[in-house]
Amino acid sequence: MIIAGAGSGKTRVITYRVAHLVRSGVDSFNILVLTFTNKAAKEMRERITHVVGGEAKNIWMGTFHSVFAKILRVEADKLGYPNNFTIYDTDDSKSVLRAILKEMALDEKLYSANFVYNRISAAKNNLIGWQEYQQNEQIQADDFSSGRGHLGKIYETYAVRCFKAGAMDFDDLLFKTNELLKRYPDVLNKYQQKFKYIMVDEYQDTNFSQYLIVKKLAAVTENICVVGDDAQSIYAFRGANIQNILNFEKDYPDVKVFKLEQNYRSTQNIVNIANSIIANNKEQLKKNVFSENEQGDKIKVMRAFSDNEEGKQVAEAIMYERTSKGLKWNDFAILYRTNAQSRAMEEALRKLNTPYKIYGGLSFYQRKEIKDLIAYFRLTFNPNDEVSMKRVINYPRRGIGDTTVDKIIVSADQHNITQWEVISNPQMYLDGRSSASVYGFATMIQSFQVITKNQSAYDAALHIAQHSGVLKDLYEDKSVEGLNRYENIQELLNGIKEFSEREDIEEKGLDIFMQDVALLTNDDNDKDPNADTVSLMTIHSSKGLEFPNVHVVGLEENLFPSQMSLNSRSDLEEERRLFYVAVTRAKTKLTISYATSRFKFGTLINCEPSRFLDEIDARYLELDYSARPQGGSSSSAFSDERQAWSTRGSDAFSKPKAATPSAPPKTTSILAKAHVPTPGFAPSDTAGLQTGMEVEHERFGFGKVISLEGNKPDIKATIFFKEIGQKQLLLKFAKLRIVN
DNA sequence: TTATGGTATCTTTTT
DNA sequence: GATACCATAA
Repeated sequence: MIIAGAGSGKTRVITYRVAHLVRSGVDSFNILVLTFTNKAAKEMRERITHVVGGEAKNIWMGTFHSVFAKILRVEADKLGYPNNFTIYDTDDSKSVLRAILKEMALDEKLYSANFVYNRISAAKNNLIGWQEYQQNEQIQADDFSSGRGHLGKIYETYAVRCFKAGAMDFDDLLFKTNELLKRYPDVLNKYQQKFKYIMVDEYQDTNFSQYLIVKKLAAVTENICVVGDDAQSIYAFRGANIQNILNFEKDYPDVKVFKLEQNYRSTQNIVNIANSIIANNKEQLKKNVFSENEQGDKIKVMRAFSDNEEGKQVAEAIMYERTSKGLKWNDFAILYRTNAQSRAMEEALRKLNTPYKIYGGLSFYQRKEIKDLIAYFRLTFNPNDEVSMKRVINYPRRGIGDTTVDKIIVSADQHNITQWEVISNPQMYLDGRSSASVYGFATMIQSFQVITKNQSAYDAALHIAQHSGVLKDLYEDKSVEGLNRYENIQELLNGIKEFSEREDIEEKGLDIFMQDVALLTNDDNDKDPNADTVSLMTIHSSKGLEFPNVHVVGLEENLFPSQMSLNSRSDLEEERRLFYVAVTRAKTKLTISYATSRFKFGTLINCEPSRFLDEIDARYLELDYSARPQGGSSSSAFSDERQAWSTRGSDAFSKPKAATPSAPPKTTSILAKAHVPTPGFAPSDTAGLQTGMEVEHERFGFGKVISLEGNKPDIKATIFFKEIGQKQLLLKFAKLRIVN
């Protein structure tokens, strides 16, 4: 076990251990390397390939989920699943749950799909099946006392539904692997013999389910090497348990523990600031992380008056740094707590023509149009897949509405047959009118099943895209979004084409392509991985990476730390570890920023600087408030607040919100109160609008038209509003009243 | 059955 | 700001 501080070379340890094993004659087929994220897996594979060459191909290397999905595909029949079982992603799971909750007619307040999903997920990650869930007195008592006595039943229904649909959710991939290894000792033995050398990266992030799989697999040879850093444990919300590191010493009495404390990545200032942050956590293993690199620049703190302004400052800073120091865009990263924050950053970067790339966020495979087409694929191989069936049975429109779908479900339940049996024999179970259209749908899917048997993945995919009507439906949508969707479908098809033309694999059917799709993320769809771009990502996905120049943005209360984490010390400490991860990504220069107001839920709210800022040892900081909004009059408007928070005591936990001076600069005011429209406000016909006219906008108030540009339906007006300033509006959307 | 417009609810973070 | 869900009309 290697307990290693940030930047001390954990990945390098694994890489070289693998290389060493291969060189000392260990069969590379006997090596298993497990990581948590696709990105980490990819990075690891590249590095190992770099060192050991072609042999790397034989090593089993991937995320927990992908590796065990692969094994489950082989052994599925033992658990009663088809080999081509569908993998439900979070959205799929929640839509199953929503359907169940609706059928059970439960109180939506108590049983939200989100809450139920998390509850079931937590149970599975602790290897509590629905039977145990229902029998466990403690759990039942908890559920009843919170008025959620039906959870056990919901869990059961959900599990049975997924099983019938031939589908596993993300947690099942681990849960069912455990079941497999427990019930079939011969299978366990097989994989124990295969995986004689096991390595796990980011061990602190394992949950109980993952922990037990690893423990079982390693039980015979006990040749296992894990690396981890308790200070970087940021997945407790997913069930990760720091105990697994502590248990390790008990499970393997012969264990050797190594500590790596020297940080080779960052400057002394950065390491010191990181240490000063993590020191605020009560629960931690003691480590003394140090750096012998140069001291480096102080850490810069920037402040903006809005999220957009923050984006602008960051974009300009990057632009400046790059030119003055001759860096590449690649050298920069912007890290944020939530995906939603990427928007303001993106806009600012675009304005300066800065190339950037967003990692994570809404994955390509989560887009509606992609999911639609993939649902056809899934249904073709697994017609029992309920989620996919509901998704496409009436898309594109073919006259099978909710009523008919409900009838199918009821009928299947009554006759105790699968929904697909009803769909493929509609004349037996449905009335005449709906049965005709359902019959058409069934024959179509069946024809797809034939096609996929004889044709390459690409030909089959193209056929389905065309004959399902998906391609046509999108083609006919001439809106900007429609065009975009059409292009995305093309992109998916191109991806499948590439897959069809690969020479390193034997089987190239669409079914093989489909096996991993649910586990793919954006990175796997990366066209040009070496492009010179600024990287944007959440802090979670930045773990394990490093950049010369890092911006951590949005250091505000209720955002970072997240509002959800303020209830318990342990949640808050996880946020702090997250901050620790963020700052330790930086090699030479670190900049932290926050805004005093920001859009949230579509409305503007005031923000208080994060408590984490107080915790940083001020010796390493350089406060820079020089970047101010244009028109901001004096610097004194800002220094008050800066003083207010930088001299604030450590009693931040109890400090009431009101204590922060709410300090909005009034003149350039996006903070201005919403305009109250004149009584009887009604938008005029703006067809005859001319430059110079006075208008009133429902929210922006009175203003004067400065210019008009563009053609007929897309005319854009630039209007100067008295209260708000200049704005550009599209006339077809804007509700304007012409005053004179 | 489909189209449309209103409203409620939402946001951590990843597989 | 976006989207899922609902009520209503066609």
